[in-house]
Amino acid sequence: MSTRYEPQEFEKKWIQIWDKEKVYSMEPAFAKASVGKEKSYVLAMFPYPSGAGLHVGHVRVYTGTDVVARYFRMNGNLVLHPMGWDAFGLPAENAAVKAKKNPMDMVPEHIATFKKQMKSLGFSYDWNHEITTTDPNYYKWTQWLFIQFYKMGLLYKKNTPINYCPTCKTGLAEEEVLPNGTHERCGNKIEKRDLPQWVFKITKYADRLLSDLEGLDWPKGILEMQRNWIGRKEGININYKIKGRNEIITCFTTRPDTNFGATFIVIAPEHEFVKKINKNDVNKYVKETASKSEQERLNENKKKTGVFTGFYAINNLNGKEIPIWVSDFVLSGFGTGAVVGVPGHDLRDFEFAQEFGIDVIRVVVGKDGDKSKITKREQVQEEEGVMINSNFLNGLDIHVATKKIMDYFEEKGWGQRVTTYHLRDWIFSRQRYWGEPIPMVFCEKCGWQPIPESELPLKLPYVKSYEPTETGESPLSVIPEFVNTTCPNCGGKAKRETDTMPNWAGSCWYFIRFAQDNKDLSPSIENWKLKIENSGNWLPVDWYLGGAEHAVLHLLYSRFWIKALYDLKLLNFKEPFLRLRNLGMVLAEDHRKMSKSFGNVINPDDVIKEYGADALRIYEMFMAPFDAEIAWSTKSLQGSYRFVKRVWDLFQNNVGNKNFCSVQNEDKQLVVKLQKTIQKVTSDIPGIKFNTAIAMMMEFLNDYEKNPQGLSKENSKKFLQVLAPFAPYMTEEIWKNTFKEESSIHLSVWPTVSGEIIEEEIILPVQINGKLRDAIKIQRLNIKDQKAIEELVLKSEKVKKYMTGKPKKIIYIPGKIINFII
RNA sequence: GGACGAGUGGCGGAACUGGCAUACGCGCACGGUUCAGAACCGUGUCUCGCAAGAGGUGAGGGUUCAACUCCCUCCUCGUCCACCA
Repeated sequence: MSTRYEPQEFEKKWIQIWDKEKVYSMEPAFAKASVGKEKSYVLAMFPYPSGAGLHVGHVRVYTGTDVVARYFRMNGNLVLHPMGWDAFGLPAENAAVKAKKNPMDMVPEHIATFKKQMKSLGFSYDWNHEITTTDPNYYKWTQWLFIQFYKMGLLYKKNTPINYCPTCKTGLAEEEVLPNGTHERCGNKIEKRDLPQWVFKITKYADRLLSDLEGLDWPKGILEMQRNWIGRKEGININYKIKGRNEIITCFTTRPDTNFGATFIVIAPEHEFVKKINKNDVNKYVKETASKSEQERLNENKKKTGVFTGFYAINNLNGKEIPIWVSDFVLSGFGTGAVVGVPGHDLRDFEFAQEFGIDVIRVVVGKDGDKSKITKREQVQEEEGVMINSNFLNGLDIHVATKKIMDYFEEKGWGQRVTTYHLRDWIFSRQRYWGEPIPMVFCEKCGWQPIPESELPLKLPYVKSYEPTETGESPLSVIPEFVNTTCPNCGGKAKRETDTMPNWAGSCWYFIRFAQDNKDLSPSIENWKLKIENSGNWLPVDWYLGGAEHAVLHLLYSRFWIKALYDLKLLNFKEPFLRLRNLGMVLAEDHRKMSKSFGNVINPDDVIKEYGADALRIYEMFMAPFDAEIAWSTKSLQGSYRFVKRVWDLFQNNVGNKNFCSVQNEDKQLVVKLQKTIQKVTSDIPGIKFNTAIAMMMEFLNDYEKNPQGLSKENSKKFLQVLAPFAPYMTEEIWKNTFKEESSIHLSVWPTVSGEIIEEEIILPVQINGKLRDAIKIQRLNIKDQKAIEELVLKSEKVKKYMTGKPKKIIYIPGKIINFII
């Protein structure tokens, strides 16, 4: 008797049964019913539910996360594995504008599609804990958090030049602007605009955001990107007197050790002092650079331009007068907008000095020992070295000299140590409709006031027209019923803030909401604390899986909120995500991005229809290491389908024919292979090495197929169990229907290998003079007995052939290798 | 320019802590099954060589009994940052 593998028939059935029997329910844990168990909060970055439906890239990250969740569940941990929707933001709104629908109507449709697709993939979510960021019951808390942050002084409103996307008609944060000056969402050019904005003081947390990276188990690359982005630099602000004026210019530098080699100062065209000069050629230069865009400046081959101000500064160290220039290579937004030029030891300074015939003085001698005058680019010495031509610094290593001269500057009152950051404060307003309304009111008399907690949620009104305006004002500003209100403080007339929050707001804390119980409470400190207490210690997140594109966006913002909440004593941990693992992108078969316009999109629904969800899951886990980028391959998918089908056939035939042997009669080799497979899968899943786990299971299957009667029923079931996280449907079908098990395989106890693997014989490679000559079977029990092994090995004909003399030395690594040196 | 990562068959990739390089899968070839095809099954598949054997993990050098793995020099690709003082 054998049944054909038709996954489409049983997959649907199990979705319903798992639902009905609450196999993946987290309720027992929330009720604190299972005390003393270890918890695992296993989370994937939740999706923005686009109209396109689930992408095979989604399938990859959610399957990987599901495998980890199922693994820990079977290992007896309490597992929190939730799913929700990040539905506010530009993409949803832009799509709605295009479809001429209200996003409030459209988003639920998209969510329904996503959810249906996710269910068909067999993810073990507890759907009772589903959340949507656009749900007023969710965003009332996002708004409440905004108010808490406002009250602690982390938010301020400021009229400031910001990055503005004319296409999306909204202001943006620094993090949302790509290096080429375009918007990360729509890809169009960004411009600068002065707009009043709510700004988050994330810079206040720069040091902690940097130092707390230390303890995180995250990919190195992401840690590095966050460090770069925060960009902490220690240096000194040095004050230079301007000759003939009662004024100073302050320059920031990280290399004060080279200050005896300073021969000029350059200030940015936007520098304050420039405005006071009023010289024709200076004005002309400033005007010219102002008319150029940032991009144009960079494109001019980095050739240095500039103009002499006519003024000189005095270098306190040696009383020398050095000219002050204006140049656009100095940026007004970095440091003090003024730079002291040391052309011998900074390439840009050298280029500038060359261009305008300024002196070059060498003050450091590097490893090459070159002490000559610096006249060529290649000689510019930016690396380690020893000081010369620098009075009391002579002979010192540059690092020692740096410290010494900083002390000296500070002592004399000529300078002050400072720390600068690349990180900027976070622009938090968006002039768009589809976001959480900012819960603030402006009163002429009382200024900005948060709305009372009792008025939360401040609902986003359902309106016909919500398109962004040309004026830089939010669409909400034209709705009088929304705008006009009373001041919570004095009761007088007041106006609401009409900007909305950016899409990052909801995702900053969604993982906390997942870990809270489902009781709908009104926002207050007491209720927040109650919800945390009732959540059963799930937090923080143990396993977080998602794409690297969020390295300096979501992952940074979220860390910031959690630290602020810690300071407010609303949370008792400082870092939200203990372990982070990245996933690689899934490209189309043609190695391009999947896109409707290329016509190369793979729809998971079609794949499931043809091959079943298990085969798709196995394929996406097997195709490459989880964090590697990979191109889709339907051929390779068929290989995984074959594997699933072969497992099915083997079990159908064996169980059908009652072909299992007794434990005593098992094939020893096959049992060893099974044990090794269990060990491999057990260590590979938490190691996020799904591809090698599956390869090992395939190896086992190859052996098992050759000897289907060689394994007992008990041991055969163990194989099904380690396969279960990857192929939940098929394993459940065999487990329950063929083996007649009562409860789900997904609630069964993960198999273990007791004691040492009973491997009786192992193959020992034999080398002579480091060259492989033979491989000899030895008894595992004997591996420590070197004499006996040597005797055995020397009996081999092949070995004898190469044993042309007496061995000088024998290297034996027990069980690994034996090497004779002649 | 800087930081990080990576280079292994026709392809995706494996190799624990330095110990049989190319596991597993795809593809390909030959054979079986079939009226035929699909599907499936079997055998083979790094290079040179009939073979014994020799060579081989981007290039070159080094350490070691032993190097994909460690060290040095260089090349290529990817990602992020960047006139950052």
